Amino acid sequence: MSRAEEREDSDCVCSVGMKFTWDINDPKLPQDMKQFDSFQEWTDGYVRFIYSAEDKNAQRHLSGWAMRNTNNHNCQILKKSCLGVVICSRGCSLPDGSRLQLRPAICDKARQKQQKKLCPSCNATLELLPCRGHSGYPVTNFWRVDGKAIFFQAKGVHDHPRPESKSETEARRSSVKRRVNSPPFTPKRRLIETQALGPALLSCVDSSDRISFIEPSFPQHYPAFQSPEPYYNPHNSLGDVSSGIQKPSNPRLYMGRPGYEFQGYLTSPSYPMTSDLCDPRVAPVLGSSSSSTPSSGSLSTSSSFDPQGKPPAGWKDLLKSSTPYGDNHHYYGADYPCRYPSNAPGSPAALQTIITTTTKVSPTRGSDTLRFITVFKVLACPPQVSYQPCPKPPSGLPSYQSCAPPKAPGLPSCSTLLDEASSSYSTEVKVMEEPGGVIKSLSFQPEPLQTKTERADGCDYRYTYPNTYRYEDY
DNA sequence: CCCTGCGGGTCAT
DNA sequence: ATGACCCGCAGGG
Repeated sequence: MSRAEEREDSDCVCSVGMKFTWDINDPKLPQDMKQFDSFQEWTDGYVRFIYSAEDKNAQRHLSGWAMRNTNNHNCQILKKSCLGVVICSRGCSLPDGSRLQLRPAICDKARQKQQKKLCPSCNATLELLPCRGHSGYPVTNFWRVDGKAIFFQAKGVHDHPRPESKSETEARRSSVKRRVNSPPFTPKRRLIETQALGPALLSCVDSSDRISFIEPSFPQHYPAFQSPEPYYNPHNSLGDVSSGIQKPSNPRLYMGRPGYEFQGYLTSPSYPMTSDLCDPRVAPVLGSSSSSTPSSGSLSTSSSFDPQGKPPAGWKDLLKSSTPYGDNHHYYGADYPCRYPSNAPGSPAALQTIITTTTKVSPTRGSDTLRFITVFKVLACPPQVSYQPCPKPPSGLPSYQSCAPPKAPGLPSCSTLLDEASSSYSTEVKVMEEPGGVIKSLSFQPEPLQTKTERADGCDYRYTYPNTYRYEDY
């Protein structure tokens, strides 16, 4: 135990919040914090963080997920529950192969209004995919201010794709406003944009234009991402990602299945990373947030699920039972799209599994080009030393205390890397349109690009194929 | 118009 | 008692 803690300390792999044993309901929370977690936008799983009271994002109780306020009749603790994600009821693919994943409006009225709108791609109705990641109930987040710290605790594992982040939604909204207020460049564009009030809107805009209006709105939300976090290192699953890329024999191949669930899987790469620590999306921050060469050393870490190398008892069994990969994950369940019924915190789904999926997408019209989409998914985070994936709490302690996997702070936002993702993706698209170039380019991408793939996945493909609609127009 | 937080209230377990 | 959820209100952007 002490050794593990030491290691954690030295490596900073564990979030500050997870280093302490506390519960949001505790009368007394850890005091005299010397270190705070950096803000996490996409928390998932049973995690705890301690933010500085100065942290603007924490002050705003921000989350990438669409969280609405829930009255818990406790003015000390702010409770919020997840609204899920708004998708196309038909599950249609956008021209880029992605799917609509709108951020549900927080306001009830606005949300009802939102659901009356039509899919910008196929004109089908929109559908709210509710979150049921916490024993069938929405994932809940708790916020509590105490002293100089803001304590955050989350319960549940999101069982649905990520919606747009708040900043993305805001950016889109403001861009719509802006465009409505100013004359568009072409009538065609205006037509598309006024129809597409969804995120697909951005797909209609050429990349340079898009970037120009999106970029400014992001930095304010992600101050933490600038900081080089030792947390990112080396216990995350980046190694898995890279190894998955470099060893094409490893990836599991899912051939094109145009069904809903398949599409959902494909485009919900934003899938609940149970732990940001294990989130391959950290890679872009490490390796490609600048044009400099990524530190491959930190990226090519072991693919072991357990950073400490010593899984707790039962861990192996859980791992075993969690294979094959698809069996225990909602997105792979053929029965129901994006859901897996037994996603209890203690279920094998709570274990981290990296899945690399290369998918063949239908050939582009007018050519025999094959399109492949490679998806890396972290299904869940491995427990660490003290973490037991058991729902049963130790005596006297709330269950989430014992079931919370460690998280690392400093989660990068996909939004912050939007430009990057876009550029890498637009390149990719190009390749995909060229016969013969696809497989090679996608299968042997260097690590940073691959991790970008994951990242962009998390972001939504729609943002990364700026010219999709135009392509269609042709 | 929408987000957010608050708080009264109901209902089910 | 607890938790989920509904509703209206108010402040703010």
